[in-house]
Amino acid sequence: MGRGKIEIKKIENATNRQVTYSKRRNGLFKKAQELTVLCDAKVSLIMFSSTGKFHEFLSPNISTKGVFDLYQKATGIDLWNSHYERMDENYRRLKEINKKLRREIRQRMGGDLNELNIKELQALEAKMDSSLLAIRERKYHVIKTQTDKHKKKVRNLEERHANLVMDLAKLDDQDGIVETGGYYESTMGLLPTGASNLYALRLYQNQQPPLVLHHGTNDLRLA
Amino acid sequence: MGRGKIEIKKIENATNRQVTYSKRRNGLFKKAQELTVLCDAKVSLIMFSSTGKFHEFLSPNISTKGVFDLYQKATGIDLWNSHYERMDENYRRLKEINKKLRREIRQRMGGDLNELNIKELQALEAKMDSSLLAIRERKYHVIKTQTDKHKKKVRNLEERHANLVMDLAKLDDQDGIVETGGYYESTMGLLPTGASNLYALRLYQNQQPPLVLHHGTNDLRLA
DNA sequence: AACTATTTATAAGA
DNA sequence: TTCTTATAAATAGTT
Repeated sequence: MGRGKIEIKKIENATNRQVTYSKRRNGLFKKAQELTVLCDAKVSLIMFSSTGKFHEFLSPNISTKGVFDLYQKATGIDLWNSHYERMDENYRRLKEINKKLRREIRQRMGGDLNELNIKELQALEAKMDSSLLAIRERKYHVIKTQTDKHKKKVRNLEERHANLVMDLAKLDDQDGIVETGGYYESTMGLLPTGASNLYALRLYQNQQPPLVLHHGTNDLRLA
Repeated sequence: MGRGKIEIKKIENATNRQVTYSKRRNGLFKKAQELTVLCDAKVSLIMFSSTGKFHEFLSPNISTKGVFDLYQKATGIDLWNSHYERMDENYRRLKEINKKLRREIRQRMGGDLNELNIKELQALEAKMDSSLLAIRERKYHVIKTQTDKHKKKVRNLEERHANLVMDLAKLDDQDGIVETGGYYESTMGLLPTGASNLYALRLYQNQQPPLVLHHGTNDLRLA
């Protein structure tokens, strides 16, 4: 159909080939379209030119995925299914395991027990017993560890406390000197007026009064 | 192109439609084939008639899978991936849940406890305690049920035993008569010689001797 | 499935 | 690419 008959073999001239491809592609699409309408058919026409350009025609009453699904049904050819089904297999397996795990938990929680006979119940009870033991042990361990930590902290605080008490005692011993000389001023002068007293008060409140309080001279001041 | 021009719309006459489908399908295939050869193109032509019949043309230099791979590359459309990925999403979710379930079981079994703090440990212990209680209760229930059943069975057997004993007592009472008359023969004659004794022995072995034994006359026979 | 009048597609040229 | 047009090819209606 043209000015001259042509032989059906690859067109060597690339430009010519491209032109023919374009013309015939349109022709093919038109025919496909007409077939779709005239015969109510589903048509998928996908083509790639020699240069890799992509074109497709698809009947409006279907999707490419739909065509593929029908294709698989029609041919029985697999294509992606091995992939897909392996995945599905794994999925089902996982779901099954999940179900069993849930069941086990439920039973360990005391549910669904009617499904078990005496032997299974006894086995479950024994497992639970030993598990409970482990949990208790762990709990005690944790508590003990924390308690030890606290003890250490307390001991540490007591030590620091004792040191402070000693320091204070020294200071109190020096009070006489301070009142007649300049030492007090030189050591405590950096604090605002009355701050030294407040400092001491805060340190000892809620604690056993340090020994120094019973030494006489300062009773009033630290009361 | 034919005896008359036709309008491009669905052919209502089914036979006509089928004929046209057949003719034009061949035309399309021929054109596809020519395009493949002339232009060195890759063509996939898949079609389904209105009656669902499947036909395809595929360039010899490619596979259907190859066409779809190229299609996906060319269009960027995923086709199956949305499906696939939704599945994968579910799969991952399930896997995660599974992991958590396993962890919970492990902890309920007394493992992986270092991950828990005191409060969590105490909560776990409490849960385990109540679960264990439920399991014990269920176990006792099952045992009780079975025990009751056994008791009933035993009572039933005892009853049957008592009846047999009574029957035997009656027989023993008739022994005198039997030895002078035909009654013994008529009731026990169906058993082989000595069988009646063995029968009685087997019935009473491992059990408290029936009262009848102390009635005198038969002591020797049943000793 | 074959025939054939006619329509349609398209090769070559512009 | 698109248009033109002579001609090849496809096919609608018929047998």
